[in-house]
Amino acid sequence: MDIFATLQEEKGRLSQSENRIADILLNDFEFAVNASIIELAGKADVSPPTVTRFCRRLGCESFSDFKVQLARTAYIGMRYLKPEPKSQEPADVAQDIITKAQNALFLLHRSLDLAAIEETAERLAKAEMIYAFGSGGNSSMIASELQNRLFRLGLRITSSSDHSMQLMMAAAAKPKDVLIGSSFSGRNAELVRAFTLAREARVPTIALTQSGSPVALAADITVPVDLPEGNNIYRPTSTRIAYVALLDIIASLVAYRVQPQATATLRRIKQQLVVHRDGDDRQLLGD
Amino acid sequence: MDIFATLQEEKGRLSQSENRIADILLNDFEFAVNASIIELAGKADVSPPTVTRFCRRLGCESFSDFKVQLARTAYIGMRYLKPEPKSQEPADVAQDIITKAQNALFLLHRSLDLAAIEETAERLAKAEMIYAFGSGGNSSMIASELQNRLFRLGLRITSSSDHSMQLMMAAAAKPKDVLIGSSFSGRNAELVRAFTLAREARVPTIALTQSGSPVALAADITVPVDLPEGNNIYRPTSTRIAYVALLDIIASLVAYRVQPQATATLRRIKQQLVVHRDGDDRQLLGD
DNA sequence: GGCCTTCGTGCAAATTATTTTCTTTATCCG
DNA sequence: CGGATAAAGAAAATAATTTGCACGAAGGCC
Repeated sequence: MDIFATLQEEKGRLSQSENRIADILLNDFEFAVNASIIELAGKADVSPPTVTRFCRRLGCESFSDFKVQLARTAYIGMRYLKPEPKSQEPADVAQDIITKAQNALFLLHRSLDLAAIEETAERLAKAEMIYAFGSGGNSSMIASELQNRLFRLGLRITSSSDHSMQLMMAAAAKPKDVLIGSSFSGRNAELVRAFTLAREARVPTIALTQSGSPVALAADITVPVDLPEGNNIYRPTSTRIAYVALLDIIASLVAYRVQPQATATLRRIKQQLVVHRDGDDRQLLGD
Repeated sequence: MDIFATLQEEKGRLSQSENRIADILLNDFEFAVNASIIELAGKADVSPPTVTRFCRRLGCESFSDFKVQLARTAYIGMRYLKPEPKSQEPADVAQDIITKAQNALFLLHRSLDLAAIEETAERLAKAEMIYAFGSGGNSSMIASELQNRLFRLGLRITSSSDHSMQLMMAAAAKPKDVLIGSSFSGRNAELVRAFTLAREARVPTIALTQSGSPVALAADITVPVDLPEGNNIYRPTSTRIAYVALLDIIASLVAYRVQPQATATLRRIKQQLVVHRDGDDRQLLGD
């Protein structure tokens, strides 16, 4: 649990003075993290003891404990609250994107539904055939990534970003197969159709999408991904990064479940690559 | 600049006592981050003033400044030094992957070649046609992501993961076009061939790859991505995440360069999506 | 080889920061 | 209009950190 989450939770119950302290944390975090208790108290116009009490209320042992916690989480988890002024300089753009990406990962981690993920891994590992669907650029990337990840483990999987194909595949799928689809927005109506079709044929369906969305409602299992989106239209969404990480988590769990098979398959794939290229086997599996 | 980088740099010049302090930081960082100067000094068997001096040497104002820096970077940047014990529990796997991904971003950020990135953005923005190449699963994802990113900005771009097609396209490209290729390993011989071909025809080539690798050497411009790879073969590489972030950075910079055109194109794309779906325009561009 | 310088170190004092205790003030409820 | 309760500050106590100084060891110079 991080302080900002706690802060959010406690916010209503704070007193006036404590609220002033909280405001400083949120608005001028750089200051807060470097200030001594006296400086912080001064700026919030309260006495130092009040600050100590505030820290305790937030679950910290002491002021210095609080500062450590603050520095620790805030670096990553904070900035989305205060979108920094943007410049078009490469250094700033890079900083901004890296931070947002780390942030997305942070938020993803915080909101992961581990039970759903475990169930997903379980189903995928046992499926006789997997159909991975996604459209529109981002989700189609996720679908083919899923294929890229899972075929290496010796699983039978195909992916498609083509709505018509998806429908046909959903119709062809059997109850021991699994249909897994991704939709960032949760409003991909064609995917909903494919899920519905699959459901009627008792083919299990899994959605990676926003919870509560049409796509989520149409699936048997939903792995929710609920992240706030930045609103600079020039900036590609860092949500993609969170999805990729989620895929990694799922794929890892699947890998552990099919371990013997996976080791053998991976060895064969690697073998192929080494023979095919220049014999240096330090390279990655699949460039 | 973060403390661990500084620590690495200074390591040789540290005295005996200071080295003992450094060891504690590296080995028992959890302790170090929570300890007072007295506790830390006690554990390192030195006097508190020595710790203060140590902090100053590392470029910090004071011990508390040092602790903040430590907490700040360490949360993200530290763990790769101490590979944590692995379990197959979902929570641990998730934690591990998220941390590694954040780490990869951290390391990417630290090692970014901004000049090369800027040059790349410049070239891409001005290209009459862009060819994005990559193969082998990971890099092919990068190539199509590049297309996914850049076509939205109104640029002319195609991507291919097919070696033969790449060669033909490289042969067909003109000097005002740009060929951009990705290779995680840097050892994709076919990509090298395509680059060489393009170079002979004076088509500018850009590589996203390991610096010093064959692919890097074959390209006009290299945007280096040099990240250590984890060695658990079941764990998908977090390097992909770094590549995706790099793509975002490049795409953002390109976007700023072609701004008027990009705004118009994006508006049209969004329009399409909204009309085509259910009229809710809060959704992302391209699911 | 002896002397001098420099550097690293710890001790103790001084300073500063933080917490505790106690008291005052404000607010809410009967 | 009391009395109870919570909030907040003042001052004192405690703890942490830094500074100034002195000692000792290592290395260079005459």
